[in-house]
Amino acid sequence: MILKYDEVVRTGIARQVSDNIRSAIMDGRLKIDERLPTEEELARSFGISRPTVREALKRLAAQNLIHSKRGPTGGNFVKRPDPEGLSKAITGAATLLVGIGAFDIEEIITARLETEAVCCRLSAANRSEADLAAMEAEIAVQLDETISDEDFCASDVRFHRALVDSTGNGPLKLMMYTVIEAFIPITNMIVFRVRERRHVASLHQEIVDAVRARKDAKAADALARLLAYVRESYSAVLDARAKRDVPSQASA
Amino acid sequence: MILKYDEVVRTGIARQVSDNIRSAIMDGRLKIDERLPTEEELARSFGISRPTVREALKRLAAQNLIHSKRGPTGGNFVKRPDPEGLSKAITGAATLLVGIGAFDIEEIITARLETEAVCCRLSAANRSEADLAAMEAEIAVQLDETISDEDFCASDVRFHRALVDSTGNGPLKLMMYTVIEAFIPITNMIVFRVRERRHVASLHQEIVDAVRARKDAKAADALARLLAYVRESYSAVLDARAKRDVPSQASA
DNA sequence: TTTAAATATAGGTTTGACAAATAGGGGAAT
DNA sequence: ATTCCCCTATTTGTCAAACCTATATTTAAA
Repeated sequence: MILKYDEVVRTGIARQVSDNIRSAIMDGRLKIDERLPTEEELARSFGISRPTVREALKRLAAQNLIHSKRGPTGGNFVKRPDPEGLSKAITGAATLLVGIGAFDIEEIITARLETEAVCCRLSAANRSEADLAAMEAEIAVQLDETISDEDFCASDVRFHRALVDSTGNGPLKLMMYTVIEAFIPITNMIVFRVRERRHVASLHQEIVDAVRARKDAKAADALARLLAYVRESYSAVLDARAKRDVPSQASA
Repeated sequence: MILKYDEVVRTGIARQVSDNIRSAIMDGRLKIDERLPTEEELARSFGISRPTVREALKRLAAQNLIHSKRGPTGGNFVKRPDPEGLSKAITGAATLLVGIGAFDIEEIITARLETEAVCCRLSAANRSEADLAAMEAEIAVQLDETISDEDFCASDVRFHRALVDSTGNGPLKLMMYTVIEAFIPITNMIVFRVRERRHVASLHQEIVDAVRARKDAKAADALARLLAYVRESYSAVLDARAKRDVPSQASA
């Protein structure tokens, strides 16, 4: 028997069961795509009721560790972990963190600058023609003055995603999802009003040109100017707010 | 009424309910620390049974969005999103990805080198005396030859964590947890046999010295040599394996 | 006034049942 | 004999009604 009941004492049976199964998955005792025992069997082998087993399984499903299927060939299966699903989860949580103001915009911009500069460097070394084309395509979108602000911001996010993808480094891409899905949107949300699209697009173009020419330093420099512009725009927003809300305290 | 039943059509009631509540939290319709209606009330207002409501709530609990408390003042409460919890989740998933071999060690080392170099740079600018002391303390542990390999690796992880913390950049710390909790352990797991502790500790010391002296370039250089050593050790492990397993195919 | 027991309220768990999806087999029509 | 359709078995999905357990509040006794 793969799963054992761990001498439970008091509370949180569902939690303990889910932890038990989770560690079985992590340890490799349960392999990918393997089918778990039926819920009834689990209930019997753990000595608990089926709804409790189901609560435990739901926890795992919420963490994208298993998925379920009905019918004779159905059951609960160990899910192949996918970076996509992980990035979705990260995105949601990081967005919440940003939403409650856990980070201030200054440190977000600094983090963006430093980590995206890394991407520029690696991109210059590893980018393919397809990567360059993807970035150029987004710049083309950004130069179209008829699109909405939302579309512009979405294209901005896709541009940076393409930049990250062009590094060809899986672990780095995983880390950068947080930046792309949470930090870029929040910076955009703040500065999109005062930002000039053409200027942003031209800085994007500089990055692509440098990456195409394998000039990592140039790309990093263009990125630095892009984020300096973002920082500047942010200050402009702050000033405007200060002037509007509390005219006597316009400096801070 | 805050929560509404969304004209469900077919399957996945629990899922729909959890999505419904989740978006209420994300939108801010449910604020932090606010108490949800009791499970019974939720069941009534959604027109479903309490076990189903509980499954939905378990999903949210698994995503660290709510927590529950028993008793008269108990209930299900919207949880304040914390970077710790998020990093735990990321770590677990990233560890799984590493475990199934989604990334190869080369790209992990590259990602570590680039991102930790960023930390060196920011650390040199922002480190406090307490940060330096924390790093020194770990080096002291690493110089104690009586400790086990596990303890040495754990101290190694804590050293790098201290380095990341010393940047004082919240968003960056969030991203770096993936490196610290998933990527460093996996690299350690592979190379710990052939690595010389004293050499590793002395490179750690070089990093601290450079950071103390506000020399970001020197710190980054020491880090680069540390990871070059890791890469070298990894090659040694590979060679040893090749020689042992398939003597005729020792190159790759 | 302090302390301890009773109570009310909420989540935690169980039992037992039925509904819904689905793969596979068996029977009827061609 | 082959093909198509329905039927059934299996497994997850949902429901209902209870009882258990933890805990804050209230009440009563010392």
